[in-house]
Amino acid sequence: MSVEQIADAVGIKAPSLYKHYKGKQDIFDAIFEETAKRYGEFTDSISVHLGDSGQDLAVFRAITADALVEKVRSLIAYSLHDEFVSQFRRMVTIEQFRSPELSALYSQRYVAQIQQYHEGLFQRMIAAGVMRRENPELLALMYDAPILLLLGECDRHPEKENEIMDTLEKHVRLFYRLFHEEPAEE
Amino acid sequence: MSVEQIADAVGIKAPSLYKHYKGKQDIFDAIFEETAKRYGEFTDSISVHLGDSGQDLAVFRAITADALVEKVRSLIAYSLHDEFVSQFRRMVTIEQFRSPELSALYSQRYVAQIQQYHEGLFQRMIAAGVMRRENPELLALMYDAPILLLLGECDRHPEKENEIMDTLEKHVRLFYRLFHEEPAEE
DNA sequence: TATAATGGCTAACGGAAATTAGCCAAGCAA
DNA sequence: TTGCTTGGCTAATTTCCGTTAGCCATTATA
Repeated sequence: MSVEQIADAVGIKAPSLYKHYKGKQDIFDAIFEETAKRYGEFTDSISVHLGDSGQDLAVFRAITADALVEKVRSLIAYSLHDEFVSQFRRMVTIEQFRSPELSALYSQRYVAQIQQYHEGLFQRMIAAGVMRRENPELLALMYDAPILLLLGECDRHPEKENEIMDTLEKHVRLFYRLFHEEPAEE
Repeated sequence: MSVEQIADAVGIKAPSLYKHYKGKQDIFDAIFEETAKRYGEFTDSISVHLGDSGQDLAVFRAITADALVEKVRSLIAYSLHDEFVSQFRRMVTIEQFRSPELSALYSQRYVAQIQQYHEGLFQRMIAAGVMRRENPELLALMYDAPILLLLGECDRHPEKENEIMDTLEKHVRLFYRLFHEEPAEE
């Protein structure tokens, strides 16, 4: 994307942009920061807060397949349809091999973060007696990797979104059926 | 990458390249074809041929966790260490949003192909009575997505390869343990 | 041996894109 | 009112890069 295209999109001429930004890199940096902020706010908003220790296990006992499906659907819908977030993800995907910083950003934001969250979640569900005792890290990997892969498919083929979302839902339900256990009676 | 950089890498000057190729696009196409060929040869070489119908189920009864681990290890090792294949994958990753053709190429080669293979494999293992009767498409997704995700991690962080390979092995073994069943006696 | 093809080189061209120079109108402050 | 800052504009500059032109040595071929 050229500086002129950016300028057109804002409705001014390219050289005028230089009254607001030092150069193309500076524009990039500004978008980068803004988007990082927005994304962080969103992920915070949909995360169940995982308490420090195991006091509140009732919350985890109440998790249903429908709840998981709902959460995944909203995450994907937001990731796909928010203009900023969606384009930013593509950009990072494209630029991920450019520098160690961008590699780290990609891994951190699109892999590690979501995975750590689910690792914690499953760990607590295991502690609460509603999930099979398997390595939570591997469970999170098995749960998240398909989600991320299907998200990528939606990025490449938006017209298949419905079909992909169906597969996604089936995946979540299969996962739930495989690993969820009814809580033992107290 | 500029034409001059390509020329440098070969040890000649940029204009000399035009004695061998019509232009930059032509160089791209040549790399493309060559790599497609190599990759195809390799994947053929490690694939168990899945016969048309179910005559040969003994092969599928004999599949062990070790065999799966071995197959995955060799696939990943090849994908990472073959100069051509590795760089080509990065290129397609970067260019995947440029055109419908490249989107389709990425999805086809790095998602659908490997997944169809495992879908067929698991289907036959189910038919052979050595795998739980679950939707083979979802099984393939659960099996492959983590592999592909971890491959991406290796691309971004080659220094973590060993650690990632360990996780990968654990994943394969967990999958095997979860879904593999001993064959019923005849 | 004559000559044609091959594949290297330098120099130069042409276009695209980022950036700078410098002008000017509008709004605000002294 | 006067003058300064802001933010737009056009025109020009610079840089990079793909590509072409045209020269020359080597090698294979008739």
